[in-house]
Amino acid sequence: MCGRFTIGEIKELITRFSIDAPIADMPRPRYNLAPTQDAPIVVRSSPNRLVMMRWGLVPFWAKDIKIGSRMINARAESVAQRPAFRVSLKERRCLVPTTGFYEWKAGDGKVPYLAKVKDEKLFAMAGLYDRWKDPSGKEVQSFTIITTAANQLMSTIHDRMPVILSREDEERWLAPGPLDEAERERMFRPYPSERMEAYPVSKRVNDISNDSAELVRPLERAQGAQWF
DNA sequence: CCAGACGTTGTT
DNA sequence: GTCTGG
DNA sequence: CCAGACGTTGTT
DNA sequence: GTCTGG
Repeated sequence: MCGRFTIGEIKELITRFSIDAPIADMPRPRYNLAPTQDAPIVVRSSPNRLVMMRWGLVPFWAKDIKIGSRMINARAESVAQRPAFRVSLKERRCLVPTTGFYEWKAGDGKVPYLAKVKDEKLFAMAGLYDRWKDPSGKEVQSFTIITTAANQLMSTIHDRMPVILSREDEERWLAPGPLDEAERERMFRPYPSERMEAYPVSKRVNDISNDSAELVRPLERAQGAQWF
């Protein structure tokens, strides 16, 4: 699955994802971004726009924003059927730009591993978003990350991982209008194992500051952590 | 018909 | 809003 | 996802 | 054990 991630390389975000509209407030890097926090999200808006959204999709019909904390991921296998995601899958797809995501390896405690795409500082996870109005009428935009089966590398850590889109699929994913099932199945396949890397970064994820890149590097081999 | 859920993961 | 369960 | 709380009343 | 907040 995907329960936390990092977003650095903020300057490169704009060119990497062809952001067109001027950015009033450039996002700051986050190295330990958790559910309910705001993340920079790429949506299609002739061509692309960067919007800060809350992690955890709050469906437009929700009565309480709290429902979002249970909607941080959507299974690729069932997303088309789920009432909370169906409409967004057809009409409100987005990219979740990231420099790496965490997965926890069960065993001797739970060790957070940081997974990345080799040779790509920034990559995109497949996301859905929605707009919701709180009781005072204030609009909240929120998103979820689609998950799929783990590839060979990631399955040594956990059995699920986020859907990572190839560069070619990024524009297709953002294009308006529904995608047919064959197209979705192709895009939802686990990203190739050989193009990824993963390493443990800390004993406890909350020891990693959201604001500092300092701790987002591998633990030493001597600590007995597994390397790839 | 109304009422209540609407989600994923891991663990047992 | 829409589906499911009762 | 993890970390941390998990409760009510009355008084200041 | 389970919920809430981040």
